[in-house]
Order: sequence, then C-alpha cells, then structure tokens
Amino acid sequence: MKTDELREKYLAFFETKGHVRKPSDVLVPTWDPSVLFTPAGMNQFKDHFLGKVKLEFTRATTCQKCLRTGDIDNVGRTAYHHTFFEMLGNFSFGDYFKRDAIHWAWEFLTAKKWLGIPADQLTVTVYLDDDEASDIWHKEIGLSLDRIERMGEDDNFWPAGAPSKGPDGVCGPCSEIFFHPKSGKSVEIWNLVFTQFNRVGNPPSNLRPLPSKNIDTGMGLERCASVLQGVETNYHIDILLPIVESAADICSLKYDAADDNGRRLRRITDHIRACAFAVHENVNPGNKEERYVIRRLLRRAVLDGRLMGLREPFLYKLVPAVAAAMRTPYPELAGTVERVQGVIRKEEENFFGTIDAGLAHIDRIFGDLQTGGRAVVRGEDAARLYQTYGVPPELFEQMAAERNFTFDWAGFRREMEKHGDVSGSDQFVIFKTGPIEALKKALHETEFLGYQATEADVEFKGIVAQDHLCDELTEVGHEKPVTVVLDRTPFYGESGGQVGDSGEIVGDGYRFRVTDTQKDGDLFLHVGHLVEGCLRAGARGSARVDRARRQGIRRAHSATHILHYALQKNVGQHAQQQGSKVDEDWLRFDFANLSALTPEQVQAVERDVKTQVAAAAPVGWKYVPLAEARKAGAMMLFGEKYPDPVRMVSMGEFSRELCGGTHLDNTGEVGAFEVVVEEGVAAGTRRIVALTGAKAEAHARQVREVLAAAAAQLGCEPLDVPAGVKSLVQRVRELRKLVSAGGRGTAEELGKSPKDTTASPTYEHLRGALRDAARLLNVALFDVATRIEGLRGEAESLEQQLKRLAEAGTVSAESLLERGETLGATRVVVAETPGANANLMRQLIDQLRKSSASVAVLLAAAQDDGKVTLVAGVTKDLVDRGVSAGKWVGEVAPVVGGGGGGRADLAQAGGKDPARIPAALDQARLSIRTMLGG
RNA sequence: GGGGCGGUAGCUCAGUUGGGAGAGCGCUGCGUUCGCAAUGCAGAGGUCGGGGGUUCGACUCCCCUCCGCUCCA
Repeated sequence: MKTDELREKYLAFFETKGHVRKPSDVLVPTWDPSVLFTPAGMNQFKDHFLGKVKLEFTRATTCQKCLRTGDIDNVGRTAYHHTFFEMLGNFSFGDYFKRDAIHWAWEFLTAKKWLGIPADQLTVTVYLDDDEASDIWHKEIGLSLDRIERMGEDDNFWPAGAPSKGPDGVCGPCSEIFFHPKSGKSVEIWNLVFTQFNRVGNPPSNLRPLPSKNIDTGMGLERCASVLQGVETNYHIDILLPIVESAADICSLKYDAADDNGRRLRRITDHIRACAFAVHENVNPGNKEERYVIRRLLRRAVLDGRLMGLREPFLYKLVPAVAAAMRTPYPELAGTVERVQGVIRKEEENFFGTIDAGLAHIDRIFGDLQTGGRAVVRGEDAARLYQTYGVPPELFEQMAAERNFTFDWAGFRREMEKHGDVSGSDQFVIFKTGPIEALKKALHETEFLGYQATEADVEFKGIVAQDHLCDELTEVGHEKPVTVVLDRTPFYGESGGQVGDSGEIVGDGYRFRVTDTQKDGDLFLHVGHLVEGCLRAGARGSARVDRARRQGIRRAHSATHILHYALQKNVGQHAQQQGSKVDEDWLRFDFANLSALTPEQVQAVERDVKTQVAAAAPVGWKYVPLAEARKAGAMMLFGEKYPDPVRMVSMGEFSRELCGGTHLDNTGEVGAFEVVVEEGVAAGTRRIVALTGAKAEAHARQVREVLAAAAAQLGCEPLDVPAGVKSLVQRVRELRKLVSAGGRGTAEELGKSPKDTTASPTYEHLRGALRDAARLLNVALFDVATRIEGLRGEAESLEQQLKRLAEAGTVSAESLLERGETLGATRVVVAETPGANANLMRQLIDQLRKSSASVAVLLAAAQDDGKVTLVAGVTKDLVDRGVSAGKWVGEVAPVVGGGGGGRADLAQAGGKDPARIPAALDQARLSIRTMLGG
C-alpha cells in the first residue's frame, strides 16, 4: 500500500466514525511559545483538551507533520528514527473514550476494507493497573491474555513517567499496538493515549480523575507504511526511497543500505525533508531557537556530504525531490521550491566557508600535537573549536585519522556537557498554569467589538495583580502593571503584527488606564494601572480606546497592505511578507528578496503607494470561507494557519489580504507616507520601515529643518550640502594629517565646489541631499547638522594647533644641539619646545639622534589643553650602557604631576602642571647626570 | 535566554606590563621590458565597530552598546 493511500485511508476511516478531518498544523507553531516545533498530532488541540476554547467539534482526525530532535543521533542508524515525520491521529475531546478508541484502532488495522493486517501479527501493551483497557482488548476484541503485556509508567504512560516524576497536569495511561513481521523485530505502530487524570503533586494519590476524559492517539505514518510495504526500514518506503536515491545520485554514489554512506544518505534524506518544510514556512536557518535547530540539521546533512567527498553545495538540489515525494498531501511545497533552494544553498555556502576557516585552527592544533609529541586530539580542544568556530568534531576526527592521531570522543562529550550546563536550560512546559489560564478556562473568550466601535460598556471578569487573581484593586499608583479581563472589549489585542490598543476604562469611582492590550488565545488582556479610586471584579464601566492612537495604527496598517501590493508590483511576486509590525503611524515590513532594493525601486514603491493613497480607494472587509478567499486571490502566507472562515480585507481592486487588523475606511486617510529605512535583516529577507500620517509629515519637516541648518553651517544652498560636507571632511582630514606630522607642510584651502543649479528643489531632492550628507558623515539622518558643527569646531582647533606648531617649527634641531651640554662623550639636550606636540618632539629627537653618535634628549612642552607633554630619547650606545629613556622620563614626570614610560630608546610622559616645566627640566638634567655618571 | 570568539587599510590578517598604527595581496605612478607575465622604486589608502570610564597617555584595561560568527537550550 502506498503511503499516500495509507494517509488518506486513515483520515477517511475516522471521518466515517464522526471525526472532523483537520489539516496539519504548521511545523513551526509561532502561536505556541512552549514548543519550537510541532512535536505531535495533539499539539494543535492543546486548548481543546483543556476546555479552554469553545468546542465546535468533539472528534477530530489529522495527519500532522512533526519535528523532534530528541533522537537526532539515531537518525539514519536505525530503521525508524526521524527528526521530520508525519503522525496520524484521532482525538476525542470529552467525547468517546477507551472502548471506541480501542475498537476503532482494531477495526482500522485488521478490516479487509482498511489495512487488513492479519490479527495474529499484532500484540498490545497496557499500563500496569489499567484493567479497563486490558478488559476491552481481552473480552471485547478477543485478544488472548498472552498477547496483552502490562508495562510500567515509563513505557505506558503519557507523559512518560508522569505519576512519579511529573510534570503536573493532564496525563494518562496508554496502550500501544505492536506489529510482528514474519521475520525481524516487532514494531510499535500506534499509541492510544487515554488522558483521564490531572496530576497534582507527588505520589501517593496524586492522580485526580478528570471530569472530561480525552483520547489522543498517534500512528507514525512512515513506520506503518514500512510495515505495510514490507520494507526493512522507513527510509525504503515509497515517499522516502526516491529522496535517498536522489541524494545518492547527487553524491555520485550507488545507494547501499548496509554501508556507512547508506547511513549518511538516509540522514541527509531526513534532514532535507525537515529543512525544506521549515524553510517553506519561512523559518530560515539562523542562530536562535527554531532557526538554529534548522541550521544544525542542515549542517549535519552538509557535513555528511562533505565526509563523502563533496566540496560544493549539493543539498539544495534535493528540494525538488522532496516536493515531488510530498506533493499529494502538501501541494503547496511545489510553489516555493526556488526560494527554499536559494535559502538552503546560501546556508550551505556559508557552512563550507565556516569549515574552511576552521581548518586553519585544526592545522594549528595538529602542529602543537606534533611538537608536543602527543597522539591524541584532546576533547577539550575539539570542544572549544566546535563551540567557538563550529568545526564539526566528525570532520576533526577524520582529519586526525588521516594524520594518525586519535580523537578523544569521551573528553569531547564531557566538555560539551559542561557547556550545556553553563548555558543553562529552561524546563519544558507542556501545559501552562496560572491565573490567566484559569480565566481562559472559565471565560474561553472576550467578545471583540473593535472593528465597529472604540467605546463600549463592559464588565470586569477578572483582575490579575502580582500574578494572582484578585477581587478588588485599591492601590493607586502601583508600579507593576495589572491585567484586567473584560466580557467584551473595543480594545485590539496585539496580534498579526499590530500593536495593542491603549486607552482607559472608567466607571463609578475608578479610572483604569490601559497602556497595552495583549491576546492569549481568544482572551483579551488589558494591561495598565489604576489611576483613581477602587476597582472590583464584576464592576461595570465604559472602555474607551485612545482614538487618535488607534487612527494612527489604522493608517499604518492599511499602508502596510498598500506597501505589500506595491512591492509585489515593483519587485516581484516573490516579495512576500515575512513579518510585520504596525504601530501608531509607524510600520515595519519584512519581505522576501535576495538583495537590497535599488533607490529607484524604493522610489517606485513609494510612488505607487502614494498613487493608491491619492486614489482614495474604499477599504472593506468581510468573513468568507477560506476556499472562497483563495479563489478571490487573497494574499496567503506560508507558515500561517488560517481559521475558516477568514476575515478578508480589500482595498479597491488592487489588494486582498487575510487580516484581523483594524483598517481605514478609505486609503486616502493614510495621508502622508514615507519610507525611512530599507535594510537587510537576514539572508533573503529585506526590511522596510515607513511612516504615515502625522509622523511622516513631521519627518519631512525635520528633513527640511536639518538640511537648512546644515546649509547655514556650511554657508551654502541646501542642495550643495553634500558637496560642502565632502570638502569639509577632506579639509579636516588634511589638517589632522598635518598636525600629526608636526606641522610640516601646508593645508589646502577649503575648496569651493560648483553650485547645484536645480531650480525650486522638490522634497525628494532635499531628502536625497540630506541622505547623501549623512552617508558621507556616517551619522544618522538627523545628526547631520550636529556633526557638521563638530567638524567645524575640530577644524578650527586644528588650525590653532597648526599655528602654534608653526611657531615651534622655528626651533631647529641644530639650535637645540647647540644649547645642550656635553657630559663625557654624550651630548645632553634638555629643553622646552613651546608649541610642539608629541609628534613634532619625536621628530626633533629623531633628527638629534641622527646628528650625533651619542645623544640624550628630553623635550617638554605645554599643550593647549593645560597639560604637559614630555618626550625623551637616547641613542643606541646609551641604551647598551643601561641608560633608559623610559626610566629618565619616569623620574621627571612626577615633577609636573604625571607619570610616564615607554621603550628604552624613546619614551613619552605627561603631566598636569605646566608651571613646573622649569623645575622638571632641572630634574631632567640631574637625572641624566646620575644615569650617565653611574 | 545563556556561553565562547571576533570587528584594525579595498581584501586576508599581525599588533607581546598601556607609550611612535603595521605586513602580505590589491590599487596608483615611475622604471627595467618591443609588449605581457615578472620585477625594482615611490605613493595613496585608517574616526583601530560606536559611546562612556580609568590614565599624563588607550588599538591595548574596565563598563555599556551595535554588528558578525559559533555552540547550548
């Protein structure tokens, strides 16, 4: 039986038993913060199990794509381990229980019409004391007792070991069904979980019966398919073998299941499936959370390829094979093959780069081993290399083997464990508990009125302060925000990228200021502070959204849709939304595109947005069935799970998006619109930040003001600011060079650049000029004027210094030498060189040292910041005699209130007291006499 | 969320108790050569990621911050 057929039969079978067939949830459920990936079929029904949502059905069946990394090391080695796999399941939310679950499982497995597995090839297990399940299997199904095994909590309880070890919460015994092939080991193919307890604390008597019992079953699709197809490993079933063989082909190998490369090819097959699906959902490889897991999977697969001799990206070539193998259940994969390939290829290239960089480090370690005469690569070194530079240990080991070194795997693992401890870890939470959860359970949802109204009469259903439900709130001016839940609300809760509303709720004797509104499931959480009076649960009041802010948010959100449209039109169909944030007259929009937009593209996008705004197209929304929305060509995002029916927002004829946000009535209300940033955020993703309405206008005003200020500073026309900046920067650069060269040379005059002759510049011209200037100065747009002021100040001060240096420049090396005295064979020069900076003094000393065989020089000068600089130098013969310029200057500096040091032949010091320079020079003469004499 | 490493010339990087910002490649010019490769000489190119602090003095030490790489969860 084909895998596609098995999948379909399962779902169809449970439909005949009154189950609703639901689509697979996404692989990366961003709605569920407790997991990175969907780990099991039941994940999308968590809230159903807990009765936290209104149940529109009590029986469901799914085929869920899952990803687990717990057994990652076994992937490819064993017949049945995967990271990515599909899980068939049927679920009961307080509806049927053990009897139906067991009967149906048996019927589906054994009935000719369905799978038709011979009954004598099946056995089951039940939990130790689960007589109920055992009786059903024995008395009703007719299984003999020797084919019903009783197992402990580690095998037949969910979560494993829950009764004694926890966690607290919903749990229950389970019953597993095993298939026994004619030859070979038996295989578990189906797990029926009977969630009937709530665990509270430690044993004994910590398992409380649940009032509403649930069924949660899971059948591994690949595993069951391999049983039905009679193949020895999951990787040989009809939807996996083509990928394995395709991988072998790309590696120019013949697939041999038994050898090392066979194992590698199976691993590559598993990992590319996981990566292709994740990237399809726009979860690209990265260094955080689920993105990191994808990176790691991808790199393990690439490493396998490298160990098989590949030196070029290859994994991306498998994406079409994955899409082909999975096309029946997931036809949408075909639509993104190109993008997915691009992302994977890029990541492969990066990783090959990382490996190359790591090879240098490996060589160094081999060198050390050689010189140290050791033969074992220390685990510590390998772990450090892996943790810091990502050098895979397998690669390290292989290279070591080529050089006859052995590799300390035990030490490596020990170090990695240590690293894991240091990095800390969070406890995996399956079901959250707390006051919010309790409210959710009691209320299920808050009625949302915000599409029609910004004000409504409401009742307080819950008040949560300090993480506790309370009946009343009396403290005004409390620091930590309080969360309140209402029966209905006009406040929009943060979701779909749109920020939550703020405003206030007022009533008899109280005023509650709402600073933010969040959403937990369908429950709206109003976060804020009591500013007046006393608030009681059950109180009534009037909830009023801050309308001006809401209007700004509406402008930004509608503009986001228009922007999305304009991007698709000007950049391409692939420029799909990757994420967005909508705030008051401010929006951030990430979209798929491999390279930066050209300024022309940005302009075209901006122009098209403005055109649509000017057209004042009507904005409308309605709830439509998902299928209808799809037919109408509404924008659908990958990796997004849509409810059915969906809310479709339309603007004129040009934009249809599925969106829960609040929008304008008419695109004309957007008013001003301006893109302020276009930048990259991740490989293949660009970001646009834009402003609307009041903020866009204010921005434009500020552009004009800052540019005008800059022009005034430079004494030029606004459009000439970039040219003026360029020459100012050039001038400062030259002055700096002159000063550090000790003032020798001349600075060019500030050049006059040709005037821009554009008559009556438009705003775009002015903005362009300011942007150019900001880029030249390497500062933020609005810091241009300030920066110019700073540069002008610096230029002035540099000119001053140059003037002083010019004076000092009259002091020649010769005259200094003349003013010196002779001690033995050495000419000693100790002098003040007014106006000289450290560089000039060094130059003078160099000249003096060249002019005579044996010289000791110490120069001092007051600096214009009120400090003193001392520089001393001696010729090599004196250094050889033990004279040290560093020591010399160190003895002198304290006289002017400083310290110093340096090399033996040249040293530098400073001080804070210019008036003491004469005393310091006296000390200098004294010191050098001692040093030369002694 | 946490751990490690890094950010110095266009590129690859060096810079040792804090005391004159360097190398190689590339670039420009001038030679040698019929010309090219090659080579000799000369030269340009740096806010040492950004901000603050300690100090007479910071690429160097401390704090903060941004960015990149990498590992753990």
